Amino acid sequence: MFHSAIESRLRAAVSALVPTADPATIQVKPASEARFGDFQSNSLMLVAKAARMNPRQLASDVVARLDVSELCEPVEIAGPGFLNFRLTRQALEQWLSDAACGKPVLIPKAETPRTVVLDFSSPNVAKPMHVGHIRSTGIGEALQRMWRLLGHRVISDNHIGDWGTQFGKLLVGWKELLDRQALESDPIAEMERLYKTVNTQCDADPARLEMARQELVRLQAGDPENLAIWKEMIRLSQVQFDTLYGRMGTRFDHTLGESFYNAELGSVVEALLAAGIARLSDGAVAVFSDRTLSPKEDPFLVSRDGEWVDVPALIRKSDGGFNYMTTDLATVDYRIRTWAPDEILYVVDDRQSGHFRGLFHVFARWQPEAYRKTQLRHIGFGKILGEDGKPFKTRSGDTVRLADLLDEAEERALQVVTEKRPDLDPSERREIARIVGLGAVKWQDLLPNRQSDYVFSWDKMLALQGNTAPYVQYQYTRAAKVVRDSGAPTAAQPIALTEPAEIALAKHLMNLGFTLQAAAEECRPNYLCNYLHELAGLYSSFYEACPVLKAEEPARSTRLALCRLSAQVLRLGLETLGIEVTEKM
RNA sequence: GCACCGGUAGCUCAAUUGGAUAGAGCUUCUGACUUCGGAUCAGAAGGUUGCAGGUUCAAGUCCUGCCCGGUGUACCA
Repeated sequence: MFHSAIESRLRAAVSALVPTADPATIQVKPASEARFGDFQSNSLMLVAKAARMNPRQLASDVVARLDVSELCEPVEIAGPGFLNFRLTRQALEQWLSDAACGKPVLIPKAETPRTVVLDFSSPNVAKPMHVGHIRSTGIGEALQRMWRLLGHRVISDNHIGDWGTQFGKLLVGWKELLDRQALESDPIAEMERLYKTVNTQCDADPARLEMARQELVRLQAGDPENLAIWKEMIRLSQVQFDTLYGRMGTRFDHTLGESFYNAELGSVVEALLAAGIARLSDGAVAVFSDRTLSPKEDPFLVSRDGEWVDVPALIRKSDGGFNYMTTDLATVDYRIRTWAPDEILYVVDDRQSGHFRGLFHVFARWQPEAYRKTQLRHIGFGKILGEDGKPFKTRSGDTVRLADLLDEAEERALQVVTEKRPDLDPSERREIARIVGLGAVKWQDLLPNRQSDYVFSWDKMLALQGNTAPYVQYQYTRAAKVVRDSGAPTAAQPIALTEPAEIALAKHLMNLGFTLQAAAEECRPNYLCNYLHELAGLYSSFYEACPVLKAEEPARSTRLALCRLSAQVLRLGLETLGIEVTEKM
């Protein structure tokens, strides 16, 4: 990796001259524009500022000590103190040659691998998975794959909603209103119907609500009948989860739902009470502000009528039940004790950012030592909107089920494939449609900055040109086809880059590692999407401008190496995003 | 009321978190082609980054104040 090689030498040169400089601030990254070379660093301006030096002077002193001559042309100092690095042709050709014959120069393995617990997807038992789960599941899966690719240890845990007040209502419904036949044919729909029916009754009738509460209490007390029904509901739900995760290509190392922590909840509350962190309030147990933060930053204070009033986190309700703050605290505690992770990441809707701020804050007070060792991060994301700018719904106003959405994506893709490739047989077309349809959905979801809302559009995501999965997948098939047709083995071949399109493609291929690191570090799969779309475009331009199989040597070998590597990186990149490729489309 | 997240080309979105002349795609217009699979490529047009100040070598990004939109605001998760 050139950028890290240059970076470490730059660090050495700077610290020799300015011992006080923080090495972490000295960074090299791909140049923002080709005319500035291939890599740039703006760090000297920061160092100079901190040390009250003249940045241009510092730059020329550093450059005098910096030997990168076997990699780069002479280093250029630009503007107020930018360093511009331009790779030599030989260095680039050597890299391409190494990469093309399979040397590990594409992806930098982490020097100090970290253990990361990844909490994502988290659907509820007895409810259908819906569009909302695409984001958490897709982003979570992409993160899982990116971190693993970089050599980190990832523990993915699906924290399903299998415990809680909804089961009181579900139990009432199950015992009184269950339609066995309906349960047989579509268990999720039937359980949803039960819940909705009883929920409506409870709104109108307090006696009904009390009945639901009684059933919940019995369940929590271990009543055999209620436990058996509860387990059956989980089993039926797990079938749904497995089917959908199978289609989405998602895997979890663990599925430790809320119920897993049930036995710990009481002691969590006791511990917080004993430590003086929680106290009784209106019959509930609550954690109040400790006034160590300014009111504006304090998650447990809110301003009403000009006064800061307490909004505590509840960890035990006045009826003795626990809520999700309690469960989440027990979960953090368990994960840290069990896996000793460096980080725990929660891939959850941005609307819960307040909850996580509170959670992390309470945990910090409860276990300050563990909190210092483990970074807790909420990886939030925005909503999916319909073309009217409102939350994405079906025409009748219901939430869109994930299964229906995936079906429709495949169906729409099939129409396109049938139109484009009538020559293929139906089963082949269906398989291509599956790969393209699911890829399109995932790409659309991963492409925007995860924090912003995005508008769901069938037409745009399945469009054949533009920043879409089909476009990138198609460029893969073209590259892979050339490699197949060449019949050439993966042996070392002479490399001689001459054409601008070849050079631009080679340089972009080189930046995969940097992009992956940035995407993983900031939990932004969209960096990888944009990188791949750019790569697909550069490949296509190259393919247009430079004949491969018809070319004379050494251009033929060079271009073949570029095709091979482009195919490899496109495939690897897409698969890292959880998107499959196909050889024909 | 308060807090959080947004406001960038006609449209949908980026901008590697303070870097150099704000980039893509769509749309529109112009061009290439009996192709190593055209689901292609080349080019053009499109901007006072919501408004007004401030910080510094440098601001879409940070600070202050406004204006819009969304979300959240103790016994649901």
